[in-house]
Amino acid sequence: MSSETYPNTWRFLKGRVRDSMSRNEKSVMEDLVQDVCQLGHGEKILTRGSVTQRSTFLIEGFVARVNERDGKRQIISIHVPGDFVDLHSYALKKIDHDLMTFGTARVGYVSHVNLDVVMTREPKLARHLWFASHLDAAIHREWIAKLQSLSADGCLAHLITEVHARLKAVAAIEHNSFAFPLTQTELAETCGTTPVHMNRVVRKLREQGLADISRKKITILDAEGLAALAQFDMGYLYQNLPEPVRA
Amino acid sequence: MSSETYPNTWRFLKGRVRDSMSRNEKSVMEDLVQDVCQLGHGEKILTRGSVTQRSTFLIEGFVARVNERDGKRQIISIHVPGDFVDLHSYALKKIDHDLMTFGTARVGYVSHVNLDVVMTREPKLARHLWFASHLDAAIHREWIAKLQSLSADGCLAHLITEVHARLKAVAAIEHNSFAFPLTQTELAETCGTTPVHMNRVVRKLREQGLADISRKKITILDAEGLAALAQFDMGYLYQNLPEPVRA
DNA sequence: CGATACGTTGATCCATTTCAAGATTGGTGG
DNA sequence: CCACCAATCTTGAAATGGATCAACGTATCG
Repeated sequence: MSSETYPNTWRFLKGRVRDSMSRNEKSVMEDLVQDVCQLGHGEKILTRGSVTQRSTFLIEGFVARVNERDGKRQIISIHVPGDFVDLHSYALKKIDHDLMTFGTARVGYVSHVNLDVVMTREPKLARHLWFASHLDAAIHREWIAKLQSLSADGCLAHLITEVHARLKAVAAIEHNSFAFPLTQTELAETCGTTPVHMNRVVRKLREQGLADISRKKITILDAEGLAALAQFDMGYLYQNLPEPVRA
Repeated sequence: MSSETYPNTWRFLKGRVRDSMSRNEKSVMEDLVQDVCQLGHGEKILTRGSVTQRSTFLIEGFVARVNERDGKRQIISIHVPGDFVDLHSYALKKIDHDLMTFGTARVGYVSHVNLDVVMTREPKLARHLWFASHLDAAIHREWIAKLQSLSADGCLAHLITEVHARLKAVAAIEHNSFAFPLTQTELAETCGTTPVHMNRVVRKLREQGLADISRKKITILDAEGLAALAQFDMGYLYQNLPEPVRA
């Protein structure tokens, strides 16, 4: 699980799969990730409707799923290092949204042909990948619940708290401060509000001593207060499970 | 694919998997669904946090994923016949929300042990199941986009249009009218608004000649108008793909 | 040093919430 | 079959969060 042995996938292994994978499965996983490359800020990895023969694995940085229709842009979900960003393109082929980097990012690609091999020869690893896509859906569901029930400040608090928790789980963060290269306008596009209102919400969180967002960096000032505002209950991230092991 | 040969799973086969499954795979699928039973309205199938050794397959009726925390209830997603309602519990084990029936429903159960067997011996079928859970996530994403960008009437229009499209895809509907056993309060819980406001939105749709919701039955009066209000683009349902076939 | 993206602020308007009350419906027992 | 109850639906009025429009301040970078 060290970053030397598994330079590309160690965060995935750490964040999700823990210790239940064999050494062999871990190295199969590491070998799946190919064509590693460095991307700049705001680069589009895929666009809506495009057909692809490989899935994108995020090694470092942030990638978001973005909807762009008739001029308006929405950010549907945000990915942290160690995430498969579009694993669903394996089964779905077409992709239903754009994929773009926020800040510089390092990604690798997993060819669908190789995933076929995993499906037939490595059922346990396949199940771990399935776990990852189910976790993705669970994160979507939680976000639906928050968009339904919370106002903009609660949504922003949730976003901050969730990203922080996910970064921590993959050891991509140490303290209560982390780089997060979204502008206020993009935060608004994530929370389903307007840039103007998001500006006020950001200020409110700062004034209340909960969190400070400035220069594309988030500093958590009061984690408990934030979690309370977001009604955050991290069960849906499935991080403390002993791990989905089957006999 | 007939309802005689595959009495439990034919809607699943029709709606999602089409013709790319072998006769053998189809009957393996049919045999997976066991302990079929009829449930009454408002029955809870599972509750948040419970650990389960089997997943629920919806044969007839509606089941929703429901969040109930400190008195407030939210409806996260709605399932139609032919859906796996909690396939994610296979990989995740614990479930992050409640599952309850709306109206009477017939469900069957798929044991996780048997899914293990599918994973090892039927990789193609496993891939089809994975497809189903990815589709689920795509539906979540679309709902996120709608909650972010549309007001309550647009959300309701989307809900109606999506459910209609999904029911049509599994041949559970013929005309522009279908039973949908949610009260206005429950529609509000789905769209993230209040019962009072939902009442006004329902009336508005009726007055505009778009749709009529009464006595737990939805009649679509102007499908195009509804779709326009919802900015509906059914690509995310992946219904017209030739099918995810791999060489 | 000017261009351009980003952040900030004020004023007004509208969708939605909230509180409160009344009408309708469906189901149940007498 | 009617009376009654509980759930559901409906309506009004007042309060509010957020959208919108418009302007101005402030980084940042070639």
